Amino acid sequence: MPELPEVETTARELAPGAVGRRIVAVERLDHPPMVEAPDLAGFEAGLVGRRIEAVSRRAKWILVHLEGGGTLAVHLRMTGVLRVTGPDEEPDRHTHLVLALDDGHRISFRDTRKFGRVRLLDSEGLAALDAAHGPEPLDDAFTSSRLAEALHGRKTRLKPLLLDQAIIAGIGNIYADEALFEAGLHPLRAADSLSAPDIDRLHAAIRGVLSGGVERKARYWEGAVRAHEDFDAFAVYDRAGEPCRRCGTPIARMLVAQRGTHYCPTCQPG
DNA sequence: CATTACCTGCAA
DNA sequence: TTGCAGGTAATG
Repeated sequence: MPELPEVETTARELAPGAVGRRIVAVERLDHPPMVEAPDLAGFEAGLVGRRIEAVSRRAKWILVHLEGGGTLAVHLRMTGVLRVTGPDEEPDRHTHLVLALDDGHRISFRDTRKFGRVRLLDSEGLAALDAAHGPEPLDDAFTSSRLAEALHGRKTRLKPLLLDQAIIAGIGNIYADEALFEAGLHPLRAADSLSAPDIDRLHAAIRGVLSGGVERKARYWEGAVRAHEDFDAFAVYDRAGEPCRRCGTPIARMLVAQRGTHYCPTCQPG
């Protein structure tokens, strides 16, 4: 489920209960592919006894930084949930990793579809993860000219380009549709066909929809269940057939790169 | 570039 | 029962 705003929110909500705590045991450790470790004993040994120094986010990865340099990296993919759980909350059958903390709470990773991934990275691995991703769209370094560089000479269509984590980090299917709507750009427009004003609008739209998502604390979901309070904030996503907020034209849906894509045929001309 | 695969659960 | 789901990697 999660895109940048949800992953950011997950990291922020994890931090208060995790930072400063020491991992005292690994209580559940499901096998690969969810936990990507060549050596599960080594994975466990890298966690137990370590104090958690910080929690951060890079792209759609949650990074739990451990004393001594290791980093537990968690990707939620579609249905993953990572949170601090209480002593009385027993893990269910979809919970794949449980870390006991020194205050009796736990860090629990739950994922019904088992697409999520957990890795323990050394500093080299962390650098490689960082290098594999494009700029953080909410950082000051992500400027309109930086976006222009990313688009330059690319024949690919806008929607798949926005979903490519190596180009820009953190955008997923919902926020790609929302950003293209805000920018008034058709999802199939060739990336290298945008004018300078088009690029400026797309840049502002990407930052606007993502920062709006973070502020809204996209936490109206729990587990794999969608909650409609959060979805009401979206202008086009999952609104096929509903009138466009701006012009009233019915929102259209099409498949682009096998992903459901929602747009306004009037506000986002081809 | 497109298709398939990975999994489970939910709504039509 | 079918199709779809906020992600990504592995295939032709």
